[in-house]
Amino acid sequence: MVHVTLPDGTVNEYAAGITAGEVVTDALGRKHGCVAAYVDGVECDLSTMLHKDCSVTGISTSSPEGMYILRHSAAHLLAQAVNELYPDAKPTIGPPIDRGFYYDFAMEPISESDLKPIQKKMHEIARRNHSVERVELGEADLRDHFEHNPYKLEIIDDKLEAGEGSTIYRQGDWYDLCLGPHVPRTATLMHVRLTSVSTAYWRGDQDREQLVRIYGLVEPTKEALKATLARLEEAKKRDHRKLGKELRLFHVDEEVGQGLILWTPRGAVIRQELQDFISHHLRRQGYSQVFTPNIGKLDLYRTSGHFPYYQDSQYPPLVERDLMKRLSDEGCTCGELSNMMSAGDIEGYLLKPMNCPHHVKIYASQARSYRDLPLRLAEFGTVYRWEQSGEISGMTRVRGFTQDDAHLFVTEDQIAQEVLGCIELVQIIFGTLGMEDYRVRVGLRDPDSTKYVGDPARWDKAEQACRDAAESLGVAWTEEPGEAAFYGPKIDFVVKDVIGREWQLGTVQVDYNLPERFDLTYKGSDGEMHRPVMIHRAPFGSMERFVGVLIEHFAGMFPTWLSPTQVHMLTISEKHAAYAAELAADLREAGVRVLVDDSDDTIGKKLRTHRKMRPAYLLILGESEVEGRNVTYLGPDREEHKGVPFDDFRNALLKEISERR
RNA sequence: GCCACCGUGGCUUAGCGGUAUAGCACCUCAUUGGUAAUGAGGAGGUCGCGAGUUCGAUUCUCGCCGGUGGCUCCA
Repeated sequence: MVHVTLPDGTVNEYAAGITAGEVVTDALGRKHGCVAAYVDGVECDLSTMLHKDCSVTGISTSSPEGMYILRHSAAHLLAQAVNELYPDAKPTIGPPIDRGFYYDFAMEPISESDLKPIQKKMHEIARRNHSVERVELGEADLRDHFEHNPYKLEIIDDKLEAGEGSTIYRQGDWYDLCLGPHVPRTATLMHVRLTSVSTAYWRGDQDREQLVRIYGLVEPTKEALKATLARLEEAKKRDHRKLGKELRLFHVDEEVGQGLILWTPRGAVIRQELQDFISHHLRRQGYSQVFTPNIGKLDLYRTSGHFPYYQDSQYPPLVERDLMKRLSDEGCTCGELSNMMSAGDIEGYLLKPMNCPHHVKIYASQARSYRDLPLRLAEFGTVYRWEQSGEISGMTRVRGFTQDDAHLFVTEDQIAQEVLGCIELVQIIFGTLGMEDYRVRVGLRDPDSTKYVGDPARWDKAEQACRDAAESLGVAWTEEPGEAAFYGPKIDFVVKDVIGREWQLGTVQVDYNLPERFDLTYKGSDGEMHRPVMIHRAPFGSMERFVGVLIEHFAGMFPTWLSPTQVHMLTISEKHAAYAAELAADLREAGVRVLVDDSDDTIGKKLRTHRKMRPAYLLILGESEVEGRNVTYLGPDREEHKGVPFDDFRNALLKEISERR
């Protein structure tokens, strides 16, 4: 007999050897929806037999853990299907992920159109309803099972070295190396959908084999799968690349260059509003505005360390025409030229990859005393980075972008307070825009690495300042050792886009390195020369990326103050055009962005057209409005308000805008 | 950068070895219309670029450019 403690605290007595599944069924009934169970807190198969007293809790697909198990099992189903259709394909790894599952195979490349038959095969295997059995094997036996699969053998080597269990899971005549747990039968996996095929490197190593990766979704029920697919469709509509085109917010032109954003008038409004908004807070916090050029001499970036260390991710340098010609006449090869540039034998200019060296030079342009500090230099500085071509995407990953950058030159003692001030800015931005779904990452140094510059004691202090600042936010944050820049710790703000990809937006970084490299000093109250510390910070991060994420956050429906055209006036007929023009002039005088449509389309047509542009307010002006000197409008919620006195509308609108709502 | 797929007027898109659909947008005319498409007419494309195969290429092949999904990278 065994005594089993259930989640509600009751203790039941069963015959020894009863399975966890049977206990769960006994406790919750036959339709318990559980895919596995915790036995004494450890995830186990439902088929696990219980031989001693323990606690048992079912794991259902309503929990993240349950979904992970379902997805993991679906990955196995996928691998079995692929193996039945492509006997030579070698399964490698196939884990569950937040959005479903994938499995990597060593096989001939396949295309999207090959997914259908694979999916069909998966359904077929699911319907066969194989039981999924856990089998423990000895080492030799284990190797025999995977003798034709070098990838699995490599995993086995690692596992045995790490002392991990050597189990396989078998369904029908197919089996896979796996720790489990898994769903008990393949019929549980009926509701799968393969979504895409892609590639990945074996073990994420660019120098190793390229594998075929197949992605899929799985849900416990048909309805859930339908809902998930619908949600994905919905998300696609928010994609900033799609909306950016529809709403005419930005344009990327093949002929201008990959990853170079052209801000069209409507998008430029949003960016300008955001910049004005943050500028207001910069003045309040005592920042000084500066302007610096888009290029700088190579030597500057040799001193800063950006060149040649980050040469691969920069646009190639600009070299003087005469010099190029002379070198060319001398038969200098590209390789030689590159080497000479790296060695410092050739002078040239670089499109700036960062704003800091320029700001450093402003600091160094005059003697500084402790009374000058903190010195806060701010600039919307455009920087250029040669991102890998396959990485470029919409506005979120680009080759030229404008940082709402600033560099704070501070004394050691001022770090904590200034970091706090930077954090406050980020908080104001996220608060104003209602962005709540972000995570905070505090990047600390890896204690085992030697790549970091600066005194460990100062690092400790700066890391503590970052932790304290993050703590002051009142939101969840994580420490990530090894994620610090080589020159100092940092705080990053990360948000997700509609397809679940994470993007770093705001950042605050403490830097001991650049002041050292440029030999920056200030005279202290003690009359001695001291080294300032720099803080790099960009609350938006990059204007391009931020606006890209913002488009998706608002699904194109911006709050009134950001709306590219805040008020669209639609006339019923041309008889009302003069009234519309009069109101438009009045609102424009007050700084409101107004668009008047007095074309001869019908009002139904105009509404249809203008709704699509998602302005904050749609005004309908006809006979009754002209007579009553009022307006009828659809507000941001698209509720209709009839016959509102114009002044009331105007005042409420201006208030809303000034309050940045 | 790597792999797969994709590239037809401003946008969405049909099609195919014989120089090409349709809708929206645009222009003109009529219509003066009250809440998600008024009607009629018109203009607009060297089918991403270059080469090859062919009597003939938008269609087939190769290269390049660009996009999408991933991987790798991200000071």
